[in-house]
Formats: sequence, C-alpha cells, structure tokens
Amino acid sequence: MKLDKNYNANQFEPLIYALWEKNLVFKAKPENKKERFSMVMPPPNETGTLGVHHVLFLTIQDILARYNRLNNRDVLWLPGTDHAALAVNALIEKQLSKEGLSKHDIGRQAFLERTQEFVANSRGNMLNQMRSIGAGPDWTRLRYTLEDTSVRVVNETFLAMYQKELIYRGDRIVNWDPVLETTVSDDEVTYREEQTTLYYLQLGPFEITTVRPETKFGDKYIVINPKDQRYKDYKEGQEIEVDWINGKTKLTIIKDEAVDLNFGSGVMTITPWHSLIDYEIAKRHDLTYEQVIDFHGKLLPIAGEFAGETIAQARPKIIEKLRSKKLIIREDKNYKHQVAINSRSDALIEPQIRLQWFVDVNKKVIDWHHQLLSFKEVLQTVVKDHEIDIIPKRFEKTYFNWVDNLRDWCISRQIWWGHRIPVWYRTDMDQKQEIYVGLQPPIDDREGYNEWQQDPDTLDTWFSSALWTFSTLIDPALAENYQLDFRDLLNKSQDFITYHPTSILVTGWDIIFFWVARMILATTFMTGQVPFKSVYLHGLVRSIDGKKMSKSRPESLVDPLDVVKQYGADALRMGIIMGVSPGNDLVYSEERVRSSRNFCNKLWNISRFIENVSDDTIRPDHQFKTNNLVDRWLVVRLSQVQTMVLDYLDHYRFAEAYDLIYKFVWNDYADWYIETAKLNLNQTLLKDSLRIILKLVHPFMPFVSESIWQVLFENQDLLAQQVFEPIKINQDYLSDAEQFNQVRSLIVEAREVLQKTDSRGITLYYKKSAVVSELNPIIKRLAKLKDCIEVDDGEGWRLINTKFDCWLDIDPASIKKHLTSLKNQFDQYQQDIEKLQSRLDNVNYVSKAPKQLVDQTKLQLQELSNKREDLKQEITRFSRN
RNA sequence: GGGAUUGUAACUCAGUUGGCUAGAGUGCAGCAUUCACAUUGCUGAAGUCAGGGGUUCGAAUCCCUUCAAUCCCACCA
Repeated sequence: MKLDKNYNANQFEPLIYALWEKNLVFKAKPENKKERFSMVMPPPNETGTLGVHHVLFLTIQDILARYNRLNNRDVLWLPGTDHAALAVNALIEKQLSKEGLSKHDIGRQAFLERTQEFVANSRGNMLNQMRSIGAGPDWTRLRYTLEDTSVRVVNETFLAMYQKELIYRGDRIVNWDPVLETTVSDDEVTYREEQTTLYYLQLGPFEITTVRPETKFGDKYIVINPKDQRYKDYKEGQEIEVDWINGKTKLTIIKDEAVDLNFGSGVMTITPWHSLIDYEIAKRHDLTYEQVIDFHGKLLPIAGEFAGETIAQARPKIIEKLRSKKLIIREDKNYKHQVAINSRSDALIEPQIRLQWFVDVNKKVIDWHHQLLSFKEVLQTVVKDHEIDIIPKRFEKTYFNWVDNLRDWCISRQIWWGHRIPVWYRTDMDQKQEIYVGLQPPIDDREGYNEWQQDPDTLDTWFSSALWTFSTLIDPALAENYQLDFRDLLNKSQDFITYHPTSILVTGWDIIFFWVARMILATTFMTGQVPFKSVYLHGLVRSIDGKKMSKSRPESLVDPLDVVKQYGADALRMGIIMGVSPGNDLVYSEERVRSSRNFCNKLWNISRFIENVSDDTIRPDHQFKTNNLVDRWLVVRLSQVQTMVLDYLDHYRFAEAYDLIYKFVWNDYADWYIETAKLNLNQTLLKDSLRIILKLVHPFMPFVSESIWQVLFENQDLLAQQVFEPIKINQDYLSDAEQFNQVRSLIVEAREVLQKTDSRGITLYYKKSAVVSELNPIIKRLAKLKDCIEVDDGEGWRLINTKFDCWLDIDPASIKKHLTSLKNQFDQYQQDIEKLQSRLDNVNYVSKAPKQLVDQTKLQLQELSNKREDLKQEITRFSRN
C-alpha cells in the first residue's frame, strides 16, 4: 500500500474506530485471569453536546485504559450518562416557556415523555462524540442513571438508610428556587455580588437596616447583641409597641450574640421563614415565625394590601408607603452585597421552610470495620487511613474542610425529572396518615383506607450518582428479580465481584463535594467497600484569556468536533494533555493542537520512510539485532524511554510521558536514527523500533498509531490488543551509546562552526579512530562536509566539544570574522570554571556533599578546563595569522 | 473573615524527595532545500526563576514575609 504524503486523520479515524469496535477491543473480560484495572466514567450530563473539558477527562481515562491494556491487564472502563435531573429539567422548562407553556399545562406524564425524547437524542449525540475523540470504554456495558437497575439500587439505598433512621423527614429551612419551584442543595447555590439600595428604617426608638423591605411584614421581634451598651436598658422579653408598615405592631426584644455590633445601628428584626441565621436565632429562643412569601415568590396575606404581588412589583410600592409614613431615615443606593443564585437555573434563591427528606450525617449507626460511625466519620476515616488516595494530595485539605462542616443533606426535589422518592402515603378514616417506604409500590388496599399516593418529589441527582460505581456493576437481569435481596444481588453480580472497588476515579476537582464525597458516603454504606482506591482530580479547561469556558460566554467555547475535523482527534487529545498536571487548570490553545498534529505527521512520515525502504520479505524478529554502534545507541535509548514512559504513566504524569515520547521520536529517532539509517539500513531494527514506538504512542494517539500499525504490520492483530515487550540490552551497549553521543557532539559542533563562519564545502580531518572511521559517511552527510579524511596530525579549526581529535579545514579569514563570538564563549567557560572551582574550594562542600557529586564536579571542572585550553589555543593561533 | 493554588523566556507551560551550565512547545532571527515529512531540516538570540529575608556546603525547589493574580468555603440583616 502506498502511503499519502501527509497524514489525513479524517480519512482513517472512523475506519480505525470501527475496527476496534468490531474486534471488541474495549470489552472487559472478567472470565480471564489477568490482573484487573477498573474505572467508571463520570457520566456526562445529558444536556446536549460535549465540550473541551469532556475531552480532557475522557482522554485521561482513555490513556489509562489503553495503557493498562498494553500492560497486560484486564481493563474495565464503564461508560454511561447522567439524567442530570435539575439541569435537564431546567432546560425543558425553558423550552416550554418559549412556547408559552408551563409544566403544569402539559402535566407530569407529557413532561416526562418530552424529557425522555430530548435526553435520548442528546445521549446518542454524546456517545458519538466520545467515539470521535477516540475514547474506548466498554460499550457493551453502557449504563444510565435513570434505568431500571438504577431505580432498584436507589430505592434499596433509600430504604436501607430509612430503616437505620439515616433518612428522615422534617421541616427545615432550605434553598428554594421560586422559578423552578424546587429546593436546591447548598453546593448548588452560588453567590453573585449585586448593587442594591440599603434602607435605614425607623422602628419605634430603633433604627434598622434592610435590603428587603418586603420581608418585614412578619416582624415580631427586635434582636440586639447582649454586649451592646447602647441598648443595655432594654431587657430580653420586653415588649414595645411601634408604628410599622401596616399599622401598629407589638414587638418583643431578644438578645442574641449573632447580631453584629458594627453593622448599621446594631439592631435587627428577623424573618426566620426566609433567612437561615434568622431561623437559627428563632430556634435558639423558641420564637414563632410565619411565612411571608409563598413558593411562587408572591407575597402572602400577611402583607396586607400587597398580598399576591411578586417581590419585584411590591417592593417599590412598599418603599413608597414607608416613605409617606416617614419611616425611611436614609438610603444607601450603592450598597453591595452577595445574593444567592441557583447555579443551574440562575434564579434568585428564596430561603423557605418546607417539609423535606434529609440524610443525617451525624448519626452513628454505620458499621464500618466493626465500628459504629456516622457518615461524617466514615468520610473522614477512609481518606485519613488511605483506603482512598486523593491525587494530588493537597485536595485532601479541601476535602476534610468540607466534610468537617458537613450538614444534613436535603435530598428531595420538587422537580419532575428524576428518581421518584420511594415513599407512599395514605390516610385512614380518622385522617391519620400512614407511611410506606419500600422498593416497589405497596399493594394491600385495605378497606377503609384511601389509596396509596406516592410522594410527588424526586431525589437530588447526586443521590443516584453517588451509587454509580456499584450500581453499574450490578447485573441488570438479576436486578429485575425482587425476590433476591440486596446482598445476594451484589454477590451474584459477576462484574461487581470482579471489578469493585474500582481502581480509580478520574474527575474534576469542582465536583469533589457534589459527587466524590457522596459516592464514598453511599458506597461504603451499601457495599461495605470504598468505591475506588484513588481519585485523580484534573483541573478545569480555560480559554486562552484564562477564564473558565462557559455557556454564558459563547465566544469562549470550543467545539471539539470542529477541532477534530480540522486537526484530527489525536492532535486534539494531545493538544489538551500537553499542559496537564493533576489538579491544575489548563489553558486550551490551538497552537498546541497544531504542534501535536505536526507530531502525528512526523510519525506518519517516519513510517512512510520505513515502508519505502522495507523489503516485505524481511520480518521483524523482536530480537533488536544491531549492526553498528548507532543501532546499539538506539536500542539503549528505546529501552530507557520505554522504562521512563511506563514509570510516568504509573504516576499519572501524562504530560511528562507525552513530552518524553515526543522528544525521543522527533529529536532522537527521526533526526538522528532515521538519518543514519539512510546510509546504514537495518531493516529489522527499524521495524522493531517502530513497533515499540507505536505501542508507546498508542495510549496518547490511538488513531495515528493504529493506522500506521495496520499498514506496516497488517498481518498481525490490532495495535490496541498488543502488550508491551521487554527490551534487553547488553552491558557493552552502554559504552557504544556513549561513543555515538560523542559523534553526535562532533557533528553538532561542526555544523555550528560552519554556520558561524559561513563556510561550505569544508573537509574534516580526524586523527585515527575506529569509531570515526566506522561512521565516516554518516558524519560527512549529517554535517554536510565535502570530505572526511583520516590524518596523522590535523590542521585547521579544532573541534573542542568531542573527545575525538578533529579539525575543520576552514579558511582563517572566515574564522577571524567570528573571533569576538568565540571570545565570548571563552569568557563563559572561564566563568563556569570559576564557579566550579569555588565550589570545590569550599571545605564544607567537599566534606558534606555526596562523594559522587563531588567527583562529578571535579570531572566537569577537568572537562571544562580542557575545553577552555583548546579554545584559547585556537583563538591565539588564529589571532596571530 | 477562613483556606487553597499560582507567579520561571515575548506567549503557554514543564522542572518528582533541595544537587549537572534552569528546559520544552509556539513565536522570533539567520541559513538550507529535488533524496520520508514545508505539517521539513540545521543554527541561533532570548530568563534578576515576582520582591525581600532565613535555613543549608548548595535553593526555582524548604521556611518566613511583602506584592500580584485566580479560586473555594463561610458570611453582612
């Protein structure tokens, strides 16, 4: 087959991917007895398309999967997608509102159907995008967070926690999104700074401040810090009557430390129903409280004439009324404060008190290694004891900080898309409510009771995501059998037994709380195992201006498929991997993609060369047979590079591994070995070495490496199914390699001198040397010399950076032109020598530093001195002429 | 207010427990060219490792401090 001049990624990639799928390359094989490597893919949200950050985490995982396969391990990389309850729900509601509809108009059933259709569409799209960047998870095990098995496991978990009273129902203040009409977890709330007006209001003898006059209708208490000397005459429990927004009101004085003495006048009123700290104050003092704003964001009858209005409508009118009653003392129009926002819907959060389901994180009933611990303690223990390693380590601090401050987790949501809470209610004749919690709807219809009604709420998305590592390993066929209890279900699921706990989880540090911690929580509870042995946290992808890529700034978004089309998937993958180190953010730049594309092409052309010079009857023999010292140098390098790349990958240092391969292939293999091969063809070694290189490249650039493999080694299996092979080197290869390095220095210096002196067609003379004689044609060619001749004694410019004695026959006048730059070099040598000398003159250095290092310094000094002398001689010799 | 990270060439970043003359990619300058590759080759210029102090024989690396940037957590009624 004749190869094209340039590598055309688009032409090969779809074919190669199809080949992998056809051969079931990605399929895990629990039946074989290899060492295991397993990980689950963090399921991307089914909201539409993949972005560059997906390419990052998919590539890291793909590298790990392919690398471990090449290391002769049985690899399970399990793919899946997330139903993303809140995000998808918000999207669909937005669509509906564009059509002038609300979810209530179409009803729960139609809403869910519509959502399912949307999600199925996104999913197909996303899975194809994964393929097009070369990601190779086990497609036969594709999972989804809202499938039947998942429902079963969610319900099992809910039930088990409920039975241990780890899940409870209660009235609590929650983050309420009045637009989506649902609660939102603390972690999903973000804060935005807003400029607003701060009002100073007259409340009887006091001055209070507020940005939210609309919440002031329910005020019944005045809170003062007990330490505040200004109000020491007012006593706790004292009642005063004041004129307030809607007439006369009686208020009670409360003293509480939570009041900031320095804010405003140090006096506040509280609205416990709509503010967390107010709520806490109210709890402490056992105060009564009332709802002022309803769940749609409208004022309630307590607001009198403003009832039924939204906050936006009512606020100016309330201000007007306050003003006319002369209750406003002054206004600060430039007041800046943080407002709470739902990060998923962008709606303003209104704290509300509601009956919700919670996970108790402090109850000590979890049996973990024969100790009864709380969720919080389990979360602390597993990381402290290194049952789970966090990479990089510094995120342990963030993790502990969060866990230590963990509060009960509100898991119920009032949206429709998601796992339904497995709780049913009915009332008896006396209207007494009965509760049933179970895996499936209750069936007994006892007479005299109303029908069972399922709780209308759904569960927080992260509740099902938290079960991801083990719910995906449960056999779906077994999960249909509700006779089987949960223990048995786990213990009879082949994949669970084989692959859990998983080896590693690769995910972004931004969801360490949402997800990583909650996976640990739920998995330890349900399986008695940790979900994974380590967590690799990658950074966020930023656009070239250093900002986070986000949908709100469309110009910052890069469509991975566009890049694939232009440069190929391999180039995109490596363009992103080039900058990564664990936990650090990286900047996406097209330049890097381009450089990786060029590297693909380099590999391609190396292969073309080998293809062109190859005789098909010669087969590589895996023996790394060497003919001369360049061959032996190559084998030494190959072995070193392979060892280092594997070591880097073992430590998740992807960028370093790639960098090393890149440099080796380009600067050693192409620039030196291939060049010498043109004069000294060793066909078997060329093929042997290329085979090793392709294996090393494959985890990083699967397409181009497999394409080449298919062309050059077509009678073999797929590259994706190979394993690494050991490269044996004899001890004497090392000295040969060193000899070649000396020749390399010779050639580089010759080139440099020729360039600087602008000389061409020069002859090199060398003193008798077996090595130089052997490589004579190579030296002549690579240094572009006219000739290379052995002599008894040299003349011309003497080379000083090689241990071989050789001279360039350059016209003295040319050298003279460059004497200044040569003198600079001499000065540089002089400086370096002085530095080394002073180090050796230091008694402490000689006595305290490792002997090896001191010896090395001595050797360097010796070499440098020699060079300096040689250079000095040459300079004086040519200055004279 | 509590915490984390970052600061290295013009740009984007490597630099593993302190130890060769601090390295790449891109960009820049010069030169080359039918012979695998212009998505090329060769050669080169370019750095006060943010500033200051300390520990050490030795610091880009460890400690303290100042400055700058980014982010997380907690919050102001």
